[in-house]
Amino acid sequence: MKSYHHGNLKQELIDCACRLCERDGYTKLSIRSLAKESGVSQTAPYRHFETKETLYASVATEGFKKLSIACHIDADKKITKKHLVEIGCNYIEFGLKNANTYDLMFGTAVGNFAEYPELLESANSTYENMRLSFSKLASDSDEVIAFKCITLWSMVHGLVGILRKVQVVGDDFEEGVGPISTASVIATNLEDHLDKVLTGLIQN
Amino acid sequence: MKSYHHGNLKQELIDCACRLCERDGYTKLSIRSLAKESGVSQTAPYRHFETKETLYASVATEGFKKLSIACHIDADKKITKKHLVEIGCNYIEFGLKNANTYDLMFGTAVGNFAEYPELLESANSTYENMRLSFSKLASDSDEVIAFKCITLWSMVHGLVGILRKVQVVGDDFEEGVGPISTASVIATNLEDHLDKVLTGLIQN
DNA sequence: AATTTAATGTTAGCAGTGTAAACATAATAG
DNA sequence: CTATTATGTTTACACTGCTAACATTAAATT
Repeated sequence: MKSYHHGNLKQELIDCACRLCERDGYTKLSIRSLAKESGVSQTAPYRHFETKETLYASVATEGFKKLSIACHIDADKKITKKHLVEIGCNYIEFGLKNANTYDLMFGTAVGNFAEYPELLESANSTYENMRLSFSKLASDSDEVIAFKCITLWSMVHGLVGILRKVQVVGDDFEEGVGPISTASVIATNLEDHLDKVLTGLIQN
Repeated sequence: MKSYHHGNLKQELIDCACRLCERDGYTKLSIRSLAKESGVSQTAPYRHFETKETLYASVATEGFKKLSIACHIDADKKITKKHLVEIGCNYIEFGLKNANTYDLMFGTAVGNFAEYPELLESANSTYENMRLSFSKLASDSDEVIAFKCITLWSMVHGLVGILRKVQVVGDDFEEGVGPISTASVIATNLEDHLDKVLTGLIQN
């Protein structure tokens, strides 16, 4: 005999949404199916999420938390370029392995992060973590550190996008010339690649 | 007095879809509203587009054609790094100015390009154009050229994504340290930025 | 030129969606 | 103990992608 009140519906909906979003992509997720999955009426979720975008925001928030963890490296002392390469690799790995969630985090499904304080905070703290790692690398000014941070971020973000996209573009090119074979070379030598690309940005 | 047959419906639907997708984002586009806009019955578009994804593919195809044009530089002789910076800048400018269309081109709305020959071709020729520009830069092997090409592409693609996203992330950081102020510095000095980042990749 | 066929349009309808309104129940605060 | 608030349900609306059955016209075949 189950009670009228669920007890833990909000968290269960978020967990379930995270799972389904990652499995099928967020576009396939419906509030109704989500409700059914939790054995609750079609409109019950609206007691916890004003709109579908609010639910998306929760899933994206979880995503940024996981990304933060994936990109975290513990190094109290000075860190080296190698550490940054590691961060970059972890970032890319996360983006490729959690592609659907990544879409929700960086796409336009959630329009304005400022409307969702938790999302804003988790996204900002992901950035802040990366920035701190950079600040330990060299004695740059804050501005330079932030600059390098955004640059690394855009590099790995771009690689996630292109590596994914290229798998979907047919490769009717000569051997070694097309995007797919090239991308797969990069993908299988991510560390080397990031190291090379970061060189223009960093010294040691 | 209008005739039973429209005469030019397919092209009109594509044009209209391109306009609406760019204006409101592709998620806001419905086949029904599109039909109404063209003064035709709700299901008429299905005579020209099997599914909504097929329509998306057409819009994306137009997008790649425009991107190709935007990134085209005419230089028969050897081109320099400056030219590549120019290509990159044009690419980024296109991505930022046609953000919604760009989403359609690089997002997951169209799953498998191979199902849409025209889309595949327009996407591949965008790549091929860029690759040709690189091949004029230096006497690298085809593999190295393709590698540099994918690398530039991922850089500019990443910048488009991050520059856009950052505008949406609130900036509760100290002056000059947060992502927004940093990104805006990069955005307003795109040429310098690309030049610097490309240096690790290219000599002259 | 007449007739068949294919292309392109319409109408009606299904199953699914986000979400609002009105109501029911249970947990909590006074 | 009672009033309020949080959380659930039912019903309903307007919208969506898409299918099936039918209508009209253009193009191909004889």
